[in-house]
Amino acid sequence: MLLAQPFGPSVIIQITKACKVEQLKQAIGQMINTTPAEMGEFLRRCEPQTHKKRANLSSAGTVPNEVLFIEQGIIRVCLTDSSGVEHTIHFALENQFICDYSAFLRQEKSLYDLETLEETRLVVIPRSAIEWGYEHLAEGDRMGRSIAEFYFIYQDNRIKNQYIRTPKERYDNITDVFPNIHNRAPQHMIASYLGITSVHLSRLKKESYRKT
Amino acid sequence: MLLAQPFGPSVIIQITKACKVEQLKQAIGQMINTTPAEMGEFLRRCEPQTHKKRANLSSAGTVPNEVLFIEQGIIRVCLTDSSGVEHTIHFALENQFICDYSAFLRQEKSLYDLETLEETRLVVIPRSAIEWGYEHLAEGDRMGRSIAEFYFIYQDNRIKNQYIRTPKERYDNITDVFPNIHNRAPQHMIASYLGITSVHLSRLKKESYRKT
DNA sequence: CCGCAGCTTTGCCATAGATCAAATAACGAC
DNA sequence: GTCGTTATTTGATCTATGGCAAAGCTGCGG
Repeated sequence: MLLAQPFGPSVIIQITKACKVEQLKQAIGQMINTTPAEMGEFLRRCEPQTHKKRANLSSAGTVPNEVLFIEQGIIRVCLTDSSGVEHTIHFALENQFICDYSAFLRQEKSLYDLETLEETRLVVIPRSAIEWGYEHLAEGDRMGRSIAEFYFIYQDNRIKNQYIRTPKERYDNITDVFPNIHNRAPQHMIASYLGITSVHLSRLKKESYRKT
Repeated sequence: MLLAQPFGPSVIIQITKACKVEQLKQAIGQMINTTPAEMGEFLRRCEPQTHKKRANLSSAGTVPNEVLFIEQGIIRVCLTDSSGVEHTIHFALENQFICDYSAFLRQEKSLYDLETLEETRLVVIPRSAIEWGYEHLAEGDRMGRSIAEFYFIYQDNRIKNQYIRTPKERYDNITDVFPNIHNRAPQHMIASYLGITSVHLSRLKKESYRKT
């Protein structure tokens, strides 16, 4: 139906490209108002990619120069401590943006590794596209603000939970934040996210069904 | 020296007002470019206040409709759990913005209490001023983005530390984030911020100087 | 300067969670 | 399907931290 409109050839090309990143387009459309030209120009600077399961997308020690938008799949963010233990810090799901945003903003080396847990279709948004957006999209900064605010709220919630909930309570409510995570991530990663060992989580679960 | 410029009477009034909130003005000036008119209009919508030590600035259960900017003093943010225990979630220092920003954005009831630990001079920035800023400051959204990004980085850092550092290590480095906090907040609040009891912190400190 | 209220320290014991090790169980590559 | 790898469960300790209680400290209001 998009093609029903009287566009010239160059616009057609843009649309073809945009269709590949339909979900990102919608996500942006929900945050801000753009003209079709703006949207096309922005999306043209992004690149859709598909990665297989357990693929490494970004490694600690490198400066992140792109933000990823997940169309289908799941990515885990993980941090390795000085003893070599990996801590799963975050899971990123469909229609979410992900990267070490802190390092991205500061243009410093990331401490995080990003890795797919399933075959994942995503859109790479390079720093240049983001900078272009801030300069040329009428509401570019507003979009950046929305995204930063969204993740601020998420983090605030995490921090709150850390103070007032036990690991067990956090486990029981994890699907509020990561729906269906139990079928998409192995237990030891979930345990790690919760800040406990997989051994301990196993015991917590056991206690739980013993009581019921 | 500001007054040396050839301003008319109405501008003088704005400047007089602005002088009361000189620090906020500078903070904004460091984030974005504004015309003097914009800046004056914005600051005119803000109100400087002074509160004495241990004053309650905002209570859990109310919808926050203002952001505070601290010119001089210190505020602690605290969260009361279902057993009535108070957890100190955050300290806000000079030249920082503070409020339950998550609740502010969502326009929901806050879970946090805000209270001064010293006599505190601050500027109240009402929601209406912020909305005005997003509509009328050329770089309003950019400022909002900067602020959200700044606190995102702060939170990211906290979360990281929670995974890879022990409470003791976090204690030893707390002045990185809150310089001079040892002279400004009682130990039990610091312990609470770190997620341990004041009793335990006392023992950690003891161990520490026993080893040296 | 006194006295009380709120901190901080200390001691003793309880508990949550970690670590190590071994036994199963589930999963993926061929 | 089989085999090797990787997860999960279970058991036996060990450690960090919490809870309670009492004993010093400290600082502020009269």
